[in-house]
Amino acid sequence: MNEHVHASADLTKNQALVMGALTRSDSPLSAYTILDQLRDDGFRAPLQVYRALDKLVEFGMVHRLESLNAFVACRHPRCDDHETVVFMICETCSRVQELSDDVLANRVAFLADEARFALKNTTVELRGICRSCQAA
Amino acid sequence: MNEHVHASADLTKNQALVMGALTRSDSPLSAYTILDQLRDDGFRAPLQVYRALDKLVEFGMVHRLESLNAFVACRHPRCDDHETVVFMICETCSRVQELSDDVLANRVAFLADEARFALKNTTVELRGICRSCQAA
DNA sequence: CGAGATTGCGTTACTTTATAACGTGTGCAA
DNA sequence: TTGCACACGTTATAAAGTAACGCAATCTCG
Ligand SMILES: [Zn+2]
Ligand SMILES: [Zn+2]
Ligand SMILES: [Zn+2]
Ligand SMILES: [Zn+2]
Repeated sequence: MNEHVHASADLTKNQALVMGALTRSDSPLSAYTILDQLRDDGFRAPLQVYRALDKLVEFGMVHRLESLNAFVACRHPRCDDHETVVFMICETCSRVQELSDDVLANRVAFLADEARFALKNTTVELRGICRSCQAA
Repeated sequence: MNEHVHASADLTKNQALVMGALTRSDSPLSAYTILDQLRDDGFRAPLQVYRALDKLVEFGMVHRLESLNAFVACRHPRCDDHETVVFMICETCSRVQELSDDVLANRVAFLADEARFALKNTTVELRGICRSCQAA
C-alpha cells in the first residue's frame, strides 16, 4: 500500500477543492491565489485553504515550494520516494518540473550521516530557465 | 580576487550593523528580529534591514534560508564555491551548519543539464536534529 | 568645476503570507 | 449517552516583504 496515494474519495470537500485548483494549474499557486479561485465554492478565509493544504502536504499529494511560498500538485512520475525530490523552477514561465534522483538522495543522506545529522526532510529547489523558455 | 570577500570597510553603516547582528547570532535571524536588535542603533523600518540584507546576500556574506524566511552569516570554511551550499537546520536548537559538497554540486549540475535547464541558483536545505541535540 | 547619474538612506503606507483563538457540527466508540 | 476526534467557519492579528516618495552624499565625465 502506498501511503501517499489517496483517492479523491478520501478527501474532504475542501481538500478536494484545493487539490482541484492545484491540479488544474500548470504552475505553483499561493494559498491566497487558491483562496481567490475558490470564492465561488464558498471559501472565505485563508485558514480554509491552509488547513486543506496542510493535509494534502501530509498525504504527499501536494508539495510546498519554500523559495516561492507556493504550492504544487505532486507530479511525480512514480509515486514512491517522496524523501528527496528536486524542483526545477523556471523564472520565466514559472512552471515547475519535479523529479527524484537516487544519486542525489544518497549523497544527501551520506552528508547528513557524516555530520551525525538526523535527517527528517530535504528541500532541493533549483532556479533557472527551463528548456522551452531558452528556445524563445 | 575573491568576489564575495568584503572587508568591513567596504560596508556601509547599515550593512555593517546588520552583518554584526548576524555574526553575533549562532542561529538564523528573521529580518524583523534584526530590526528589533538594531532599534538602539537608529533602525526604524523593515526596509532598512531588507536593503542591507539584499546587498550582503549579493556580496555572498549572508545566505537566505528559504524554508525559514531567515538569514545567516556565511560560515563557509573556505570562501569559494557559493554555487551549491547545503544547510543542515536543527529543529531543536535551530542552529544551522553550512557546508559545500562537490559531489552534490556536480549531481545537481548534471540533472539540470540533462533537463536542459539553465541553472542559476541552487537551494538545498536539510531539516532534522543536529548531533549535539541528539545526545540530549 | 559643474551637470547628471548613481547610491545609500529615511519614512509612510501598503501588500502578501500565515496563525491564534474561539465556537459549531458530525460521526464514532466506550 | 457521553466523550473524543476531526473538519469546518469566522474574526482578528501576526509576520514577512514591497512600493513610492524625497533627501543627501558621492562618483564621473565633459
Ligand atoms: Zn511529488
Ligand atoms: Zn520556462
Ligand atoms: Zn556561505
Ligand atoms: Zn540542535
